[in-house]
Amino acid sequence: MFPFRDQIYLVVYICANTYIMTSYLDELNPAQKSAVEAVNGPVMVLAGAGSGKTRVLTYRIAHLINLGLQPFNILALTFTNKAAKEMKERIEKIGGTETRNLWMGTFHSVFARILRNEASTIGYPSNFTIYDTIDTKSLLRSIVKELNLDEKVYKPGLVYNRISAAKNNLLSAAAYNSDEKVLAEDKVMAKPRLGEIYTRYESKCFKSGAMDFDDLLFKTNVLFTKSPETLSKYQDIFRFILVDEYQDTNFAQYNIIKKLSAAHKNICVVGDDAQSIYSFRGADIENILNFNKDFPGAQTFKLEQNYRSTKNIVNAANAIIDNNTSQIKKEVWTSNEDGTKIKIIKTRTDNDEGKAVAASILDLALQEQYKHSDIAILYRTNAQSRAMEEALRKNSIPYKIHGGLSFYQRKEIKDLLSYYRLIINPNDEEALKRVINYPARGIGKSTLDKLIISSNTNDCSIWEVINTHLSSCGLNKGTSGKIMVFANMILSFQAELTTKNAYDLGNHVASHAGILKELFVDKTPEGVSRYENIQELLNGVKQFTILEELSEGEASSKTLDVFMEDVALLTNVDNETDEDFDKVTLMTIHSAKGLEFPAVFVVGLEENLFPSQLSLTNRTELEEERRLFYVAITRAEKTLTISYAQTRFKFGNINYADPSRFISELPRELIEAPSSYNARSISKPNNPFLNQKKSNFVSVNKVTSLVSAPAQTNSALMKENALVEHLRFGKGKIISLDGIGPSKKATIIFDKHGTKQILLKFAKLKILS
DNA sequence: CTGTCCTCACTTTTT
DNA sequence: GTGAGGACAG
Repeated sequence: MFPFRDQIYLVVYICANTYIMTSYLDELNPAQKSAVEAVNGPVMVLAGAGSGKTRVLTYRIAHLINLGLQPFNILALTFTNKAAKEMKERIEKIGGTETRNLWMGTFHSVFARILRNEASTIGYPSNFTIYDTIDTKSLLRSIVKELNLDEKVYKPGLVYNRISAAKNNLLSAAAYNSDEKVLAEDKVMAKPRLGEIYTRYESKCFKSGAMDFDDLLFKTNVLFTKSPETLSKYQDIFRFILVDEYQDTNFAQYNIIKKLSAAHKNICVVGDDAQSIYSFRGADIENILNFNKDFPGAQTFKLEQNYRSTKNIVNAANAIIDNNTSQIKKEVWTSNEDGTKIKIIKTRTDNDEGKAVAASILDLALQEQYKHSDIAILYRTNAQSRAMEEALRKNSIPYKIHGGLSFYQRKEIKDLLSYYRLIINPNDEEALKRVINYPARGIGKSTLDKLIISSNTNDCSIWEVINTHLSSCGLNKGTSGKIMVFANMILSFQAELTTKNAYDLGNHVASHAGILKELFVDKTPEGVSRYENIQELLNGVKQFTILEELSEGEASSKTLDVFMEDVALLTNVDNETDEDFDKVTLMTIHSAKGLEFPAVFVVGLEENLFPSQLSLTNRTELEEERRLFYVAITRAEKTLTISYAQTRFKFGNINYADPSRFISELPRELIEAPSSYNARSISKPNNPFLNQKKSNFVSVNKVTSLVSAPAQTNSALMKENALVEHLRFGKGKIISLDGIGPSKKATIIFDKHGTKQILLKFAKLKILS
């Protein structure tokens, strides 16, 4: 029986929609259809790569709505914003279904929303700040300093991981410090004061009205544990719960899901244990392996037909994953054609690898008529993108990069956003520390230290110190005055939070705080780019303001605090524009999960890189790397190319590398005879088109090098006693040269600026004699 | 307090 | 090869 209250309405509704219902259900295969129609009770869908996992989720949601369920009674959780967005679009496509009121989003964004609604229950302000990784690490660093601990022992990243792991296992600071086992672990690691740091970190976050990423899950659990009424309220709202990528859930997420679904038990999880690649973030593959035990009476559906890839690719993927011992057996198969064999490219250096990939892309575009947007280059680490980018640029191949340093993590963006944060939540200590002296206004480090000491002794935020304890900080009159000017400026911004719309206030802050001027004056390329980034952010605020005005028509919803609500949860992917169509995609394999491309290049298949060096010590981590490789190759629809280099630059040094063990795990019969690529002499001379293209390719290279050469200093012409002119320091004489290659330095006596050491690689020196 | 130069750590992967 | 934090001089 359907658990809907209004049964009569439901029946009528079904009859009226018979046509629609049959039409969309007919688009599913038998396994998918049963997974969609099994509406009640716990359901697990084990979906092999490319087997229509998203299809099942979206059709299931559409189906629920067609059955008469209100969209706001459905909770659908994903891991990335991208997945959530795609799902929304696809549901709308199926039946023009109203999706606006669906509770659909990432774990973090949905729980942030709930936490804002219920913040007071756990003593937080509803406008709490969300600390990103940069804020968190910076706070941890200052705590380590305050405790007079060695920063080399208590590295922020390491401390962060430890605290993050604790929160993902629902261990509060208090619980951490009374857990003998955990404390013993810390002692063994020679870091016995981690618990103390955690305690301090927790209380500082609380005083600042801030939550980090992990808190969004952790505090949601606290909320539901502390207030059964709140839990029951949300249990009642979320009558149907769907979870994407269930194999990647951690303990905190698992607990929330379990609690929320306890009343109605309508929980549907979709996942593939073979694609579990987030254990470093606390994901526990046991969650999917134990679903049937955790949720009694669960039905399981297996989707094993792959619609995405050729037989060769599917078979290669199966062969790879077969090397793992812990997995749920599945028979992924496809009725697609065999397709071309997998290509393997071997090159001498990482730069050659980039060139080889670029050359192959030109081939693909020419022979197979692939569009650029059909092609993706996937790599293990973000650092690998550089060689690829360079080669693509030189060949005029348009590309877009996902990931790397997010737009919102750039210094200038964080600076401006910190002003916004401070306006909304002046207790936000990380924001305050960032901007109290930016642009420089004479409030330096020692002053800030005094404020921090006072905030510790008075057990309050720095903002409260400024407002109530400033006189007892031992500052001189001038400095106090400067602080008051700053505080009054923030107050004046605050006063306009409700009267101005987001764009007007945002713009006002940018110019009034002096940021725009500061960056405008800087005419270096970096400075110009920073200025442009600020303008872009302001454009974003403007768009938000206009959109909100159009859709809401009320003055309440377009203010800056609304804009700021989930900025911390946004990534680059979210501000992708239409200009990005028809470009080659570059991204890490992790961020490629859930995507598919006709042609895929997986690069950097070298031992110690992929599999990563850090994974080689134990079996489970190596298996995760292998699953990652599985994810990589199953992104490909038609052609798959794998490449590796014999040498690779790492930290400015050349490293030799062996081919990845994963290459030898690929069945021989699925691989094209291996070809090696030599950047100087290009093989395969038979195709006239290729020759033509390649001669272009070479000449393009030449042109670029001609263009770029004069901009750099010709270090061969640099000799002792030579007279030179520097862009900034003017004329001077070289008195000595040392170092080799990129680290070659010249000691120069300048007429007006004295003796300087100049790195030839960067200096723009003109030779006068 | 400010600006500049130097050192050093950074490389898994994301919200 | 880079960016951020620290040391140091003005």
